[in-house]
Amino acid sequence: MRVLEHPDVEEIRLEAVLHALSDPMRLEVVRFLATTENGAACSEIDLAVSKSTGTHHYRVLREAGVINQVYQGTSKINSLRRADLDELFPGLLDSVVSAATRRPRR
Amino acid sequence: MRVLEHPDVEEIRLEAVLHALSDPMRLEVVRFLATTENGAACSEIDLAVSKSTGTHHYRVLREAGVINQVYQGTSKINSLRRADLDELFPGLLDSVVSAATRRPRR
DNA sequence: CGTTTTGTACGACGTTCATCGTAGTACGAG
DNA sequence: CTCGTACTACGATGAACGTCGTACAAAACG
Repeated sequence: MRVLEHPDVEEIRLEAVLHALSDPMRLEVVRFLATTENGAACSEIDLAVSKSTGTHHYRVLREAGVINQVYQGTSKINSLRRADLDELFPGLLDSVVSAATRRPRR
Repeated sequence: MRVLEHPDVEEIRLEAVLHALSDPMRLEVVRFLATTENGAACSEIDLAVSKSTGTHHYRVLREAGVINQVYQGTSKINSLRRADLDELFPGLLDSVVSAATRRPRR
């Protein structure tokens, strides 16, 4: 429990990002993180699933290159990789987040 | 074999669209259709899979609301639901298509 | 009519996925 | 050192997915 694997910028694949964003839970996480400036701990984002499932979704987002995760005490701080995503897929994150925000969680 | 079911505009869900776009084959179809003005028949888009699999992918795209399909003789003409998608998720289609075009098929 | 073209329906197969519960680990506080 | 908090690892389970082959259907053309 110390270092977390993140894909390099050039390793981020569009398909993986789209897949990561295609789940309601993960979309909600991204939508929430988009409203924060310095990220948020997993426990701050209230998902209606068990903790195991939560961990799973955060990992999918991290391994797709959508979020960054760093340990801070017993917590794990999540933040969007906004700069990386904007460089690779300009406009994508913004359009997804604003669409997800406009049409609230179903 | 005559009428094809399409979701109404208000039935199109962001998650379903993102999921539909998260497959390399389907992304290739969308990328191709984005370059055409009046759509294209399934047979015009050369996918490296069997016909059955092709049919499957077209159906996923149609049921997610990404493409429109109409019969024309023995062919089926596919076209992007660009206006509907732009209305629901402004900027999404453009950013995905241009990202998919810039980074060629894996 | 028969043939060709184009796409479908159905069933199968192996993989990936979302979900959970249980048990466990790392860290901070007392 | 012990306890609580926050998250993980592992295994299980049922559902969805991508793929295919075979058999079929509808339309166009001879």
